[in-house]
Amino acid sequence: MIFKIDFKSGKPVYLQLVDQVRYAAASGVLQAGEPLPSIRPLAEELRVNRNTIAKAYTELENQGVLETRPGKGCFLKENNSPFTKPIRQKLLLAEIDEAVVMAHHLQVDREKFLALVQERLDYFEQQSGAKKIN
Amino acid sequence: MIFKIDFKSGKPVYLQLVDQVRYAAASGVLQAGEPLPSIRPLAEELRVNRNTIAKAYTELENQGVLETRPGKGCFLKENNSPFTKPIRQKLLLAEIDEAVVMAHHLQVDREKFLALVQERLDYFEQQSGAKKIN
DNA sequence: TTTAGTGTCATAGGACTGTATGACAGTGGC
DNA sequence: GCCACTGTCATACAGTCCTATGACACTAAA
Repeated sequence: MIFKIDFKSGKPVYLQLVDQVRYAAASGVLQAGEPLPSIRPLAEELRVNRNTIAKAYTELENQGVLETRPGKGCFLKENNSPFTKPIRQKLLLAEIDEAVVMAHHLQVDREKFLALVQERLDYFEQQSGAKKIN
Repeated sequence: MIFKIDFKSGKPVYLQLVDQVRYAAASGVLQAGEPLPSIRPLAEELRVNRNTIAKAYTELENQGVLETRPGKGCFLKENNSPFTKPIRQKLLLAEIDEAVVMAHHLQVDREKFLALVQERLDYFEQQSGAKKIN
């Protein structure tokens, strides 16, 4: 299974799962339309309550990452955000600012920082089969 | 006062303060060695319990952003992180990945994303008096 | 219709978080 | 020493969060 829970991390289980699904979707490990593991078997495999998985999936649905078809299961959606363009832009800028502020505190200079960003972009593109992020 | 609390945001007051101090330090609004507002007056001004401010300052001290001299006050430290270099690198990469994953979900392409990053770097450098992030 | 699979909802309990209060300890000027 | 200022700690309490349980509803195949 592609998902791994770290019970010692202190981070809530359902959030770990949310991040991993988003990450897998962004890197192309999971493709649009693909079904996600169904709740009960995944819960059993990860040794976690089924409602914990359900909560993660609900959160992902709210974020527009997946859609659930009643009685059938959960499926990765085509990329589109439920938010309006200005809100999306604001969210992304906040995320970027966090990274920039952290770079400052960690004493990483501009060139090194940009290099790291490009490296990660490359990594994700490579993972998703030489496809550009779009 | 440079700090503003949004009580409707849902974000804990002490975390709002932590972010604002980090942001102010990164952008040069606050300079190393400068004293931060002392706890009680700031608490009064922001209409917040004094221990809420104290908690924010404690957190900032743990992050290596400020240091407190008993009986005197809290002062912005020279930039240095309490973490080792590999840990710092890992933290920063996680932060960058979050932004990259979000860009993917928000359907922002590579060039646009890099442009946004540069824009924010420029912004912070400009704020801190044309000084490079280091 | 029955059965086995899917996700959903209401509810509950234990742990944790955020904030508040009061008492305490260090510093420096009077 | 006293006083006014600094930050700190122990404690308390309400609210929230995370996880867990049981009952429910939808879908598809036998």
